[in-house]
Amino acid sequence: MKAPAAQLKIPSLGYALLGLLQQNPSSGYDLRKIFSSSSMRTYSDSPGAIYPALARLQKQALVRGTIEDGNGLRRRQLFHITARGLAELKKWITQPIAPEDLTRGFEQIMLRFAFSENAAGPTASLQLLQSLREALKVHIASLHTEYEASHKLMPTSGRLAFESGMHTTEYFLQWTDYAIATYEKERRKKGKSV
Amino acid sequence: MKAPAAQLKIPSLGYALLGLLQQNPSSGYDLRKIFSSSSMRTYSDSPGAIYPALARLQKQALVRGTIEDGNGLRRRQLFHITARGLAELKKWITQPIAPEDLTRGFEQIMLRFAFSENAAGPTASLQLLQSLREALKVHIASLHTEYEASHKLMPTSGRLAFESGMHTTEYFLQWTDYAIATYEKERRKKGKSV
DNA sequence: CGCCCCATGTAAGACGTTACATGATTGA
DNA sequence: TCAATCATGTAACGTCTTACATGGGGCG
Repeated sequence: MKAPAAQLKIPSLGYALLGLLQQNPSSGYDLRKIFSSSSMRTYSDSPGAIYPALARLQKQALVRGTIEDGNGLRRRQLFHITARGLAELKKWITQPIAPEDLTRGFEQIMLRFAFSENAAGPTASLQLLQSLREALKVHIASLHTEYEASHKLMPTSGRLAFESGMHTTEYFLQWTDYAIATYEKERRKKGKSV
Repeated sequence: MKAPAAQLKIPSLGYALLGLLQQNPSSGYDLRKIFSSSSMRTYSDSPGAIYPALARLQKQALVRGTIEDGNGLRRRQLFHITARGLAELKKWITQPIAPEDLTRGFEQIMLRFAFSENAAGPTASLQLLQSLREALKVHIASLHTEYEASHKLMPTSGRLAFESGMHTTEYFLQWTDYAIATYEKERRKKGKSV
């Protein structure tokens, strides 16, 4: 009987690293370069964030670092994801979308979705989208309620800002439908051949 | 000659507090309630975040707390924004939008905009929108470049996630035009009467 | 030779999270 | 009287930021 292993909590950066390492084994430096490219700028590329984060993941046995041996260059540690790391990553990705997930921006959700196909398969991607769609509907309804209750008290800039958030969320819901359609089309094409 | 007062840096939560206190003097508890409403959930409503943040702002003389005296209830400290606090808030709001401001989500920008009218006047709101529009155009162009370079290498979910970010940003640009039009219409209505 | 890129790390400090603690007042 | 709400705080802990440190390799 294994120890129940006290539900480890991994910060957002940790999942980003796991997701990238699942795609390709990489060094800390490689990962930093990825984070400094514009689409991944939500995460810091500073060594003070990444190296300690990799060390934590290694201590939890979610990744393993191996020193690349001497092809002339300076020592360089390549990190691989472990089976446990992949399992944690999958667990994170396949959780249904909770209401709180929507309140702090969509970046985390999009990261989960972006990794979902490689890490958990297209069926998981589709399920994530469906869960997202339902959560968005509820969230949009509550935004409307709040808007009705308060929009008359706000200055123009406040009202416009609120509207921006509402419309962006509604747009995101539309995107979800498009993404679901894309996946279903793909499934029909490839069929059971996979 | 005053000491140059080493450019104070205020975390995002600090600006959110300043903005709310500029609208109404409030207690820590009041502010917590505001942060627990769905549209301000980006900020934590935990006492461990808010009370220390208020104490920091007070130490910097950006807010001043006064104990409401005994109308029966328990002591309750009402915080007001100071002249210095208002000046810092304005400075934050009226900065032009920098490219980095766009890389980590739009929440901060929207907060600046939401407060802009009350704290710095409609002209500042309009200027902020114009600065935002230009910054968005540049940002969208770089996203397109990145997309062209990499979309063929991504799995479907990665590509869809990227597209979502791109389209959301493009939609945000459209919103900016709408907001600018709204402000210009208002200006024409009220004219120079203000 | 000097400079920039590769590559990894550490140390101090700031900030937020989580959990705990306290106590008054209101209402069932 | 018991629970909920008002109201303010503190302590431990984890993580990120900022800045510094180190050193090899390639190139002009």
